[in-house]
Amino acid sequence: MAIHLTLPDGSVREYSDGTTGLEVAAAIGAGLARAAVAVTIDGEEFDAGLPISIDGAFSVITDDTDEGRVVLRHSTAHVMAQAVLDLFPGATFAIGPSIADGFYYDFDVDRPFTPEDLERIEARMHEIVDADQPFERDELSVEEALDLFSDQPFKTEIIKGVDETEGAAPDAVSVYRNNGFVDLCRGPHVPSTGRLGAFKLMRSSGAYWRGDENNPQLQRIYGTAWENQKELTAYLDRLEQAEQRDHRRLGAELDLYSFPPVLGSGLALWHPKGAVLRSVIEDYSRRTHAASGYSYVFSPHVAKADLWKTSGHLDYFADSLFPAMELDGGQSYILKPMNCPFHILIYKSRSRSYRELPLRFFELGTVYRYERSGVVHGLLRARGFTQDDAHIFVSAGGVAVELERLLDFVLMVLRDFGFEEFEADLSTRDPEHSIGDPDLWDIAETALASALEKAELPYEVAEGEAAFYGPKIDIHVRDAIGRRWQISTLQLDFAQPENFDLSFATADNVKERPVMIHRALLGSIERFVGVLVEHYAGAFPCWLAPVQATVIPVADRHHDYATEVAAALESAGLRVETDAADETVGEKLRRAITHKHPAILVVGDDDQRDGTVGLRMREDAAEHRGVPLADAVAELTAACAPPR
RNA sequence: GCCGGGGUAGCUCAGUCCGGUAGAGCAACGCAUUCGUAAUGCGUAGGUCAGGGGUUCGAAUCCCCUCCCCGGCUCCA
Repeated sequence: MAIHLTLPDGSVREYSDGTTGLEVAAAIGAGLARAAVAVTIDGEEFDAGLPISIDGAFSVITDDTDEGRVVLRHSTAHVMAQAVLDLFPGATFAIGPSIADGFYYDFDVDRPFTPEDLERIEARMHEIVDADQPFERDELSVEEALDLFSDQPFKTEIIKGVDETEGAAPDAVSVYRNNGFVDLCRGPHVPSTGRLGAFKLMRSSGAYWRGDENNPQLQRIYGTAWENQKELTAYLDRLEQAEQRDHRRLGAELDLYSFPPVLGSGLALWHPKGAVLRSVIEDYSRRTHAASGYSYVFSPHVAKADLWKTSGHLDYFADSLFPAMELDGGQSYILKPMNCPFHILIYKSRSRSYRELPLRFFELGTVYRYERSGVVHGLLRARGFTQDDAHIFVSAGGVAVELERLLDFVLMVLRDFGFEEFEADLSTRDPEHSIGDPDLWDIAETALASALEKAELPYEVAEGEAAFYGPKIDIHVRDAIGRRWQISTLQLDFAQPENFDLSFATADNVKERPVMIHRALLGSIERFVGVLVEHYAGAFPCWLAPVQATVIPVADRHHDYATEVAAALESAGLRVETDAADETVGEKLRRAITHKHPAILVVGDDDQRDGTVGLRMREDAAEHRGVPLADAVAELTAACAPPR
């Protein structure tokens, strides 16, 4: 008997029945066999060591592909579980998947892991790898599996779950054994533990069983694993690079903002340079909104509890509210977690006509949310933050057009700030945590989906992730090192107009209920600045840079001329510093460079005599000597012009 | 909120395990230096060791509580 395998290049090869994937790979090439971690037949993944007895499209999964790394990481997670069960008698283990860049495994142990434990576990893992134990697959009936894992409650629960949820499924479960260790697993795995090795345990933490905080907390160990030492080192370097971009570190280094502990958790202070950056962003925001048909409004930071009762926040957002302030006369006031009720009250201040719609109220509104103590994180997750928030009141028939318009606007804004890759999430209704008519929800979700399709934005549906009052689109950007950040949010709301009994007069003079769209493009200004700092690693495009140019006099006798140069730049609208410190030129230059100023102008004797400057741009370390001052002003003004 | 790890000078960190009255580099300040593209030299000052309580003859160090930070979990802009 022979089997016929179609290789990715289209050629068909014949092998004897029972040939393993690894043998096929070896027959194609020794290098391929060395890199093979698993194979696919007709798109389905199998162990490389599995004897093949069917015809089909065959390909080898190599260790340097995404799929290959998943196999590698998953196998490494097994080895880690084996090491933990060796070293911690009585420990039970839950799940251990491959994740981006690595893997984790959850354990129930007597006490949490210490950093020293991780070292011991890692050492034991290396012993297992050195022993080169083969991974052996075995198929068991559910009863056999339950028996085998009778002392492992989490595995037992998983086996039972498999039986329940996968109706079509197997009356059998697969397990993998290496040495005495056996784990429930779908596979595939690498042929043997010797195939692993470039890994590192990163950290441990608590994690709830099945991600539910009502369940017991397990101890999770995170690790990273790669196909070779070089890739592992490169990954660790990337982590270090990311750390250099940390907005909290750069915020201190560039003197942008701070989080003094006496202020309180989740609250930021904006220093002068950070305030410049923020103002530039806010000015841009006001400008573009005005040009896009929005009206600017203001609202206070607190309001009576009754207002939040009507809006539903008191019922559905209670966990995120700061405690109410009880005022004289028994009135209770609440610090605003959102701006919407205020904009609604402005809408309601008089009767509205269809002629006014869509009505767009825009505010840089500062809101306060009592975030749980473990989640605050610099500017990215704060307890007080300012949204570029707007509420659009539109007729039901106008929603589709308005959404399309809005998506264009969002993408324009994000592109202006230097982002180029976008992905959207469409969050749908959570029946447990929502208000309003489910039929309206369906209509709203459809409207959002079709707007996304028209805008050709790639999106995924996030079931049950919507806000309590309506479905939403969240837009994510990719930053300079490929990380994904959620920035914009765009939410449809049929419920609030109902709650507040909003209406407008139609052309036929009948009352109709408007639809509301909540939207924030930059999201939170705080968060957006944090993301920008990390995206640009502090080296902002000139229009955003708090300091756009530094003037450096070579010696004291050039101070007057330096002041003249700075004045010329300032009168052209540029943000300039003059570094007149009693330091060497090298030191002053270094200071400007480490502070990532876009332009440096050095002025000495020649410049003073000729009315020139030595101009050095951040992107081009070479200096241009003897540039006439007027030319330098023109060049910098052009380089620092805002996008619109 | 939960699980770990932390908090020592403005910043980065040593000292904590094995209690005996606090140390470095950078920054700051002063003096000298006046210099052309990534750190000039010398000197000075600076800390209720996060806060509170306890143990002890004696606490940065051991114990408890609170606050704040970091990494996860959960949650989220």
